[in-house]
Amino acid sequence: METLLRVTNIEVAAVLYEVADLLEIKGVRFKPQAYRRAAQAIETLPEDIADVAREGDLNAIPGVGKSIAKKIREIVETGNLRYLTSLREELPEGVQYLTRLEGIGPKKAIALSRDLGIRTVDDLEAAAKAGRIRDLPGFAEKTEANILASIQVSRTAKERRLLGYILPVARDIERRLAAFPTVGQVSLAGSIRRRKETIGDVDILATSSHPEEVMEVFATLPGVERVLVRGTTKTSVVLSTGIQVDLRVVEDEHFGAALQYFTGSKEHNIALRKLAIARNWRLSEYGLVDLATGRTVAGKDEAGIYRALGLAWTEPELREDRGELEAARTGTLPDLVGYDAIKGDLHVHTRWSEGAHSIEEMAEAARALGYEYIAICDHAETLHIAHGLSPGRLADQVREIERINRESDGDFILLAGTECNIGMDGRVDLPDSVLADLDVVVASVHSGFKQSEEEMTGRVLTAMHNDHVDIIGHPTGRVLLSREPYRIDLAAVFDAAAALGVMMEINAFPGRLDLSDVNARWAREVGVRFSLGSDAHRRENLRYMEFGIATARRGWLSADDIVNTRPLSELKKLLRS
DNA sequence: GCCGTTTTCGGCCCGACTGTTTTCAGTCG
Repeated sequence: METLLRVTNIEVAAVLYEVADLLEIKGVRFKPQAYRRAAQAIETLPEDIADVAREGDLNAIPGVGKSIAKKIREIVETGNLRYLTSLREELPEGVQYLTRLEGIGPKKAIALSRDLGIRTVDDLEAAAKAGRIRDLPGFAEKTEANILASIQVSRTAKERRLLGYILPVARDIERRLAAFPTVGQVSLAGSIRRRKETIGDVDILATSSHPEEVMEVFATLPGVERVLVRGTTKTSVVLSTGIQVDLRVVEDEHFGAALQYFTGSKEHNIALRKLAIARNWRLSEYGLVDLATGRTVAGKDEAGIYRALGLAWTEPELREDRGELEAARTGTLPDLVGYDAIKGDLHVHTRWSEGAHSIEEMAEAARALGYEYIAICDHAETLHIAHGLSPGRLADQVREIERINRESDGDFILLAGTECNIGMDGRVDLPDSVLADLDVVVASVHSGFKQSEEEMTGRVLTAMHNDHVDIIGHPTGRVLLSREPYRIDLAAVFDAAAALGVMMEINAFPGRLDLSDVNARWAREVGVRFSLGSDAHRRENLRYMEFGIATARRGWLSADDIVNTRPLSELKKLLRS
């Protein structure tokens, strides 16, 4: 019975989010925020919510009280929530889809539905084109035109994108703005500054004594297709690639407060503002103001705001309201791994399997990044589509690596490795005698994603019990925006990893970032060590390491947690055989 | 509906921009 009905954390959160949306449309105050907070906590909860509902204490989850706990139990036990069903029935059909359009909120959606019988975006488009919307009270021609424009935008843009794809685009805009004479400071803000794995839109903050000139420059940058909003200090545009970019310009004295505010997350900011309110202060993008005296307490720099509130400055990657403010208050924030802390890449492919460049070309590129070593980890034989290496070809490759090392001046070392495949039964596709001759063995799952949780967990645990396996590659198999992680008991895997000294990879390839930030944090708490690998398939990909480091930082990891922050001599002691 | 370094009851973040309005409501982030 129980095993038939396995509700995931994401599914429970989705139900609560929808409740929040519908309550908001109804105009109910405060409850939407309560439901969203609970949903967010469940989404990032390491434990399985179904297990907590059955055996644990739901009320221990922040944001979950008596009422929401009861609803969670209903969802876990029945797969449904009657409260949600009745909310859906109460509201005109389709209203929640209309509010997803830019510029349409609860009030407009209800009016459109009630007065014109609009149920879908297609209905809405037809009504706007027929000029039937302009006659509704509170609507006019402009609104009608804007609705048509938002429908267009919703069809082309709006989907989230990979951090690795969008960060270079954002940095390019940042550089162009910084080059403009009347622009002072410029910074990325929002989720991109927090380095979230996927990004909805790009937020940029700048200072200038002539904000309107900057608005003009920004609105006419190359690649800008449409201007959504154009004010004196704030402009939003859509690029031809469909990416939305928001620019806000403030005065120098407000830069710190504005940067804090626009970096978010929203939940982090709300928590911060509550701390301000407790002192009879007000925190806004203009600064921290003492309400009793009207005096500005802080605002010019970001650290000053945290300091004034009795907090240590908190790295943007941590600002998700996942306990960072408590840690900032008590001086227990982690010493996050730095973006320059990595001494070598432990997951690199070459032309020998599916890569584009030779061993020497990859080595040269790695050296240029300042690395001391990299591990060449091409696929083994069973991964035919990736031209995996047979034991014989792998032996050739090892000899080639040894030759290159002999001929180099010794301040950069190539490690001989493999990314072998974990088969359906958990055995890897190279014999022990071959593995024993390698410096680094990464083992990864590349097939059979539909196995049951028990089978997949057993399979990975079997691989980990092979004494030669050093690292489990991309441990959940997810592909961002396209493939869910496979079902696996991560608690069991992490426990085994800590006990056996097997490392968990944080695969830095932009579409993977696997382990994720939340899972990495969980694994760290259990005592797991990590290996960062770019999974580079060509030399330019070595730079993907940055996104792996970002994920590690979002997972509260410090340099000590990551083996390839260490010099080669120390790394070798941590490899198994 | 949740929560407590002023509170177990009474609060719950704050301001810019737009469009439709004669002073503001709705929406967004």
